[in-house]
Amino acid sequence: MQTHKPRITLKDIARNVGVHPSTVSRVLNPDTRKMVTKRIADRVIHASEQLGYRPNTFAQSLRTNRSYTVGVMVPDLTNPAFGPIIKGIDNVLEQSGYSVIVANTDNVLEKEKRSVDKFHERQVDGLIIATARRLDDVVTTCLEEGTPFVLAVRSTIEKGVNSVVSDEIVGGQMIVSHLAQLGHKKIAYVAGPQFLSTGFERYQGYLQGLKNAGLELDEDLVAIGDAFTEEEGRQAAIMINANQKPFTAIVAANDLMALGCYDELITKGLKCPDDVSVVGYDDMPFTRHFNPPLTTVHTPLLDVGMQAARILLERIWKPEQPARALKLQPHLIVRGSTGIPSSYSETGTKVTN
Amino acid sequence: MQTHKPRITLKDIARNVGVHPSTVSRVLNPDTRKMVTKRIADRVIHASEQLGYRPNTFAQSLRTNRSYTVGVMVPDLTNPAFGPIIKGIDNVLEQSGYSVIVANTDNVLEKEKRSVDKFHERQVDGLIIATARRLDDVVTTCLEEGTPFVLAVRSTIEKGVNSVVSDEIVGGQMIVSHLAQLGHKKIAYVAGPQFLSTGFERYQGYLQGLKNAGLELDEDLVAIGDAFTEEEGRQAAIMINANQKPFTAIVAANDLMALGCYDELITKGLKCPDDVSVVGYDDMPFTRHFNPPLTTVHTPLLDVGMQAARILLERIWKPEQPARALKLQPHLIVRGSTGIPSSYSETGTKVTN
DNA sequence: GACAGTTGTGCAAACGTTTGCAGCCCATTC
DNA sequence: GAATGGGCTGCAAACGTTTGCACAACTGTC
Repeated sequence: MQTHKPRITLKDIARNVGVHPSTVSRVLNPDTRKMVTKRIADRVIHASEQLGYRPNTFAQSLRTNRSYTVGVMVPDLTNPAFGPIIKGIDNVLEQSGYSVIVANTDNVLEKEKRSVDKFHERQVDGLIIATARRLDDVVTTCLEEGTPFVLAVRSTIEKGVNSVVSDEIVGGQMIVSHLAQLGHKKIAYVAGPQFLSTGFERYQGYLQGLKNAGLELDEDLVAIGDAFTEEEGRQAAIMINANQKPFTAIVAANDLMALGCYDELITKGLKCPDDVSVVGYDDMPFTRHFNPPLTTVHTPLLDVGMQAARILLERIWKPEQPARALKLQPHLIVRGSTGIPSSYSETGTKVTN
Repeated sequence: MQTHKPRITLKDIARNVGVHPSTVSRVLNPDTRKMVTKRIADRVIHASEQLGYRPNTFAQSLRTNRSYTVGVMVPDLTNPAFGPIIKGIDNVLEQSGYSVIVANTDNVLEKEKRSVDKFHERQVDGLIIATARRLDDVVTTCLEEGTPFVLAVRSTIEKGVNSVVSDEIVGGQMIVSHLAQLGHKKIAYVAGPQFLSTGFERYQGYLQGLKNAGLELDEDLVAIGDAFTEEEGRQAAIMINANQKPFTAIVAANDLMALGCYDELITKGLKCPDDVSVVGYDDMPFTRHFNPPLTTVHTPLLDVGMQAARILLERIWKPEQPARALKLQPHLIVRGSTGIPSSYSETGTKVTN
């Protein structure tokens, strides 16, 4: 019963049709099909279909050194931001016959190294890295080894690497500008890890935004979290609260951290946005269903994935090309978590959103 | 510059140490290492490390017919439910040296077939399928071909296949029981696709739950959606509303559909849970942040992934074993979206529906 | 009708492993 | 001291492709 049907090989088809295996190979490979007579080609194709031929990719790859395989490294599959990215990647790669191997690194360096080793071992044709730190060993080794790769979402400080990111600085500015326009002057910031480009640049955007609005930075209103998580967001919010300085808005480095801020506001008995406005970043799925619906910056995650995949394919096909650093434009999505600052609303102007 | 460093092979090590490649192979393979003298083995290992040897997996796979690769098919990576599953899978598989190849099928049969073909071509050692319909061609062919595989989350009607699912029927019952206990008598149901085990069994659970509670089914309070999406949930809720029958609670087949119900309630000016209680299913990430926080059934998604991977490994190692159908126990998580029915809370019985 | 040129096919090597088999050497035993 | 045996290592084939090269056959030209 358990008899796996014996694999059909080129030889089998060749025998069946009465030609040499190499001829069969030529027929089955689109690039070389024209080399062989139509009549024979047809018979080969017919036979291959009838026998249910499936090329042995190992043999192919062994011979050609191309695996038609791409490695994707993400920090945390639980974070709903990465689903769309992988989906985007898969969409474009599978159309070109590539398969994607994913690795979840849990944000731990050790695992990243292991994964990238594994990828090399499997001779992936390229890598998409969504785990990069601003200074990243893994990335520099990839650069040295000459593996085609592109960074997604997170970039590094070194130049000359392919990357697809959202313009975080602009995003950060947009948020502050939005809040300033509403009349906020004391704007707190819950920063993400500064060793990640996203964490760092969003914070830079915030700083720049303050400057643009003619507001000055109060360091007591800034706290830095060690990870882009709800819990770290909550801790940061707690720290800011502990400084006892008044503020009317709080900008979080991503949506998860914003949720952490929500939690802290609730435990302090503060209403959002009536007492404090909150802004997130990423526009994860379902942010509009949060309580209140979260004002955030939309990062085109699916696009990031798709573009990263496209650039990777370009590099795989012609590796000599200079690196491309693509910056996608984010846009602000105003929802219910931001409003006119409480200092106004308490003067009688009752604002609800 | 662009010179990819030449790949180190067994031959290189052999030459370096002064032994035959086969000896090197034996040393580097844990199972056969004991065959060779310690002294030589040490020298081989040393040389291999120094030269930075990486086995060529294609050659290995070609020779041994094992790819140490597993294919995972999911319907929609955008759905945050699947992140944790894949993470669970990856976690256990990578520990055993397996890599996971993912394919996103967008719920379209055509793509599923293509993916599974691709997987076969790549000679994955096994498959984890999270896209199964109750009647599923793809699954039956896999069964015939003898590929080790296990279904995750969704099962089929046929027996004798490995699967890891949550006990949907029990889950469905728990929901109704919870609502009945609160005093609800008119409980609407927004069903998921009936060709999916999840959609079907949750509905069966609902029916059973009604029976248990001594309530009778009103078909006008049931609508079936074509997909587990927010939009389909909303449409179903609209249809139920259109029937003009009063109800005090609405059970959705998953969290996304529940969100669709939220939307419809809002447009009708109904408050949840004051006017209508809503229950979801799955306990996706962040459901507790919804407005109101969603009462739902927790499905242990990470566990599902991990167990599926474990069972798959078992089957890969000893394929003769009888199939295992693992049912994980769900549990109800009561949050803010369910409460005492409006007919009670408002003694004036101000029900609009 | 011989020659050059073109077109189509076969041959065989190579990709880097793994593994059954053969054989060598050394130690143990009588 | 010879025979037996066991422990190590080398040999070579095989896994299924791809591809440069050789060669056969055919086309067209003078």
